[in-house]
Amino acid sequence: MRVIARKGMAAATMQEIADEAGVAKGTLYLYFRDRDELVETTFEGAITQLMEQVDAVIDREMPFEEKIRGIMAAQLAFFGANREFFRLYLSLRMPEGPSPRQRRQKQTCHPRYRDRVLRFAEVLRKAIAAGEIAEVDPYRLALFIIEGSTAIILERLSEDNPPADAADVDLIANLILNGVRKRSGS
Amino acid sequence: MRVIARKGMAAATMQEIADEAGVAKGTLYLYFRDRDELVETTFEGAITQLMEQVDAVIDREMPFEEKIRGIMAAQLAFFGANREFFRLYLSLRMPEGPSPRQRRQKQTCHPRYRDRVLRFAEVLRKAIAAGEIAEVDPYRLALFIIEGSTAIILERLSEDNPPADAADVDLIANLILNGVRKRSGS
Amino acid sequence: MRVIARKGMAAATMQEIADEAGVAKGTLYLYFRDRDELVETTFEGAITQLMEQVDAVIDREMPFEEKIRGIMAAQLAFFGANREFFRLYLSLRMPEGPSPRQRRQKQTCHPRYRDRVLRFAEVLRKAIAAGEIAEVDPYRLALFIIEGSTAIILERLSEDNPPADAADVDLIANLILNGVRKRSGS
Amino acid sequence: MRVIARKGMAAATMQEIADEAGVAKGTLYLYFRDRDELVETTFEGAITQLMEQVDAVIDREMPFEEKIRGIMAAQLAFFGANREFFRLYLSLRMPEGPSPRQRRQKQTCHPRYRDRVLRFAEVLRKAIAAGEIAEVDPYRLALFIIEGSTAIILERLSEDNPPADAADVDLIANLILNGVRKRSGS
DNA sequence: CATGAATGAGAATTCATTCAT
DNA sequence: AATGAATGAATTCTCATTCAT
Repeated sequence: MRVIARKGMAAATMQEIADEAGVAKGTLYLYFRDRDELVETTFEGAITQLMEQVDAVIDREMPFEEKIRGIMAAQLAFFGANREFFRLYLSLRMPEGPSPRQRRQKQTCHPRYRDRVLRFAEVLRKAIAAGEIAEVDPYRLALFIIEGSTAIILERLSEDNPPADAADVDLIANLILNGVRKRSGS
Repeated sequence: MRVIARKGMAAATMQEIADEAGVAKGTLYLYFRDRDELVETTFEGAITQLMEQVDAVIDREMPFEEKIRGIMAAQLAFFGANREFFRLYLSLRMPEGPSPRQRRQKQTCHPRYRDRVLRFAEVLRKAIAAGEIAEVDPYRLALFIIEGSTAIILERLSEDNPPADAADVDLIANLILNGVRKRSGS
Repeated sequence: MRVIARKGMAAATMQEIADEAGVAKGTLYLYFRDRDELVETTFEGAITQLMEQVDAVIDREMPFEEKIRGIMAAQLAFFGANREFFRLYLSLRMPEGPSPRQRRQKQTCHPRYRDRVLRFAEVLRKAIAAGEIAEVDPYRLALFIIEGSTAIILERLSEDNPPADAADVDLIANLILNGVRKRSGS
Repeated sequence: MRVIARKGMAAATMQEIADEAGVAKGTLYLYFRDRDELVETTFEGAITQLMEQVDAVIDREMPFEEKIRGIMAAQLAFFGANREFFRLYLSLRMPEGPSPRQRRQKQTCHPRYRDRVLRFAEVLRKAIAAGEIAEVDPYRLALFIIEGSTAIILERLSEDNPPADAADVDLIANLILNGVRKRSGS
C-alpha cells in the first residue's frame, strides 16, 4: 500500500514493493499470483477500510444533516489517518487506462468505487423518500457530493496548516444542505 | 491527444502515438525532447482548450447564477465534444505518479489544473465581494464545485441515454445555489 | 520418474516432483544433492529397468533370429507397460542440452544409452563370429536396429489401435533379417 | 540456429542468441514475436534445408536401390555440412515436452518431422506398388529406415575418423535391401 | 526534415536451493 | 528427518531513445 500510494499504481515496481515490505521479490509471488493481483488486492484493502468507516455512520439511525456530517467527518478522519491512500484512491476512481504491461482493458471505474457511490445514493434516496431533502436524482447527487467533498479533503492533505476538521465538515455540510445562495436567515 | 486519451497516459507508447499521427517514431523527437515533454505538451493543449471555452463565459459580465450555468454548459459541451479527453483530464487532475519508465517525481497536481481552480475561485471571490453569494472560502468552494460537477459530467459520458444538457446544467446549478435542503418556496 | 516422463526433463520442476512424491520440496534435497542428481538418478532407474528386461533375453542361449525377436518383444512390452518412459528415453538418448537453469555442458549421449548400444553390438558381434549373420560393423548395426525398431515402437504408443505385439515383432525381425528386397523364396 | 544447435532448444537464451547474431536482445523481437516463434522459425529453416536436399533426389526418376542410396547420401552430406543441426533435428523429432517457460502442450512430434516421414513413406509405397520391394507397411518402414539411418549418420558426427561417405551409404543401403541374414550369393 | 532499425536499461516472473523451525 | 517460506539469480519481453541513411 505504501509504495503504490507513494509512486502511483503504474510506477510501483515489484522490487520497490518488496524492498519496502522487507522481503525478496520472489516472496511477493508466494502471496499474489502476479502484479495485477497484488495491486487489485491493495485496492480492495484501501477501499474496504474507507467504506467500513463510512458504513459505521451510514448504518446508524439519525437525521440527514447529522448523517452527512458524520460521513464527512469519517472521510476526513480516514484520509487524515491514511494520508498515502489518496493516490490509491484516485487511481481507483478511474484507472489510468490499461496497465502499461498488461493490455487488459478496464474501461469503467473500479467496481468498489461504484459500490461506494451506490451506497451513498441509497442514503440519499431514503432521505428524499422521507421528505428530508429535495427531490434530485440520487445517483448524480451522490457523485456530486462525494467528488466535491473528496476534493476538499484531498486539498487539506497538501496544506501545511489545514483548518480544524470540524471547520471543513461544517463548510461541506453547509454547502450540501444550503448551497451558496445568500439567504437572509442563514 | 487521441492516443493518450484512449490508452491513458501511462499506456500510450511512442509507437502508437507516431502511428496515429501518421509519422515515424523518430519524427516525434524532432518536435519533443522526450516522451515527458510530449505528454506535457498534450496536457497543455487539452486543458487550454477547456479553459478557453470556460474563460469565454467567465470574462463576460453577467449575474452569478447565469455565469454558473454558462460555465457548466461550457464544460458539458467541451467534454461532450471531446469525449476522449476525460481520461486526459483525470490524469491531469492528479498525475498517477511518475511515468513508469522515468523516475522523476511530480508530486503535486498539474499547474494548469491549479490554474483552473484558481481562476474559478476568483469568480467566486468576486461574487462574494459583490454580495451575490454567501461567504465561503473561495478556493475550497471552487474545488467542491469543479469536482462535483465534473463527476456528473463524466458520468454522462458513460451513459447510453444521458438526459438533455440543459437538465444536467439545471441540476448542477440548483445544487450549487440551493443545496439539497427542502425548501417550501423552491 | 512420472513427472519427468510427463513434462519432459527440462520442464519438470522440483515442486511438481515433490508434490507427486507426496513429500516437501526440501525433502528431495535430503536424497539428492541437487536437481541434476535427481534427474540423473531417475534416468538410471529408467534405463536400468529397460536393460534388465532386455538382458534377460540376451543372456539366454538361443539362435540369432529367436534372440532378435525376444529382444524386440521385450522392448515392446517395456514401452507398452511404461508408456510414459518414452519421453524419458528420448531425453536420455541425446540430452536436449544443458538443463535451462544450470549451464553445465553434457555434450555426448548418456553413458547408459551407450552401454545399451554396446551390449547389443556385442550380441551382434557374436552372431557374426558364429557365422549366423553377415559381416557388418556391429556398432553401426546396433545403432541402426535399436533406433529403427524404437521408432516403430514409439509410433505404436501414439496409435489408437496398434496391431498386435506379435505383428510388429514380425515386421521388425523380418526387416532386420531380410531387408526389403523382394525375394522369390521369402 | 547455431546457438540452438549448440545449447539445445531449452537452454538457448535470447541473450546468447543475440550475442551470437551480433545484435541486441531487443532486435530479435523486431523479427520474432517471442522466443517460441524464433525457435519455431529456426526449426522450419533447418528441416526445410534437409528436406530440399532429399526431395531433389526423391523427385528424380530412378530405380529404388539407386534412390535409397541417393537419399542416404543426401542426408549424410547434409548433416556433414551442418554438423550443428543434429541437436536441432533431435529436438524436432520429439520435443522435450512443453518448453519450460510456456506451458503450451505439444504432445506429438513436430509436423515437419511427420511430413518427412510421410514423404519417404510415399516413396516406399510406390516401390511396393511397382513390385520393386516386398510388401511392408510403408509408414513403419519409413520410420525404421529414417531413424536407423539417422542414428548411423549422427554417430559419424562424433567420430574422429569416420569412414568415407560411400562406405556408410553402402552399409545402410545394404542393410535396408538385404537385411543381415547371411546369404550364399551376397 | 523524416525515417525506422537497432539499442539496452528495466520490469515481471520463475524456480532451484537454503535453512530456521 | 521433514518441512515449506523465503530467497535472488536468471530469463523473457517492452519500449523510450538514438542515429545513420
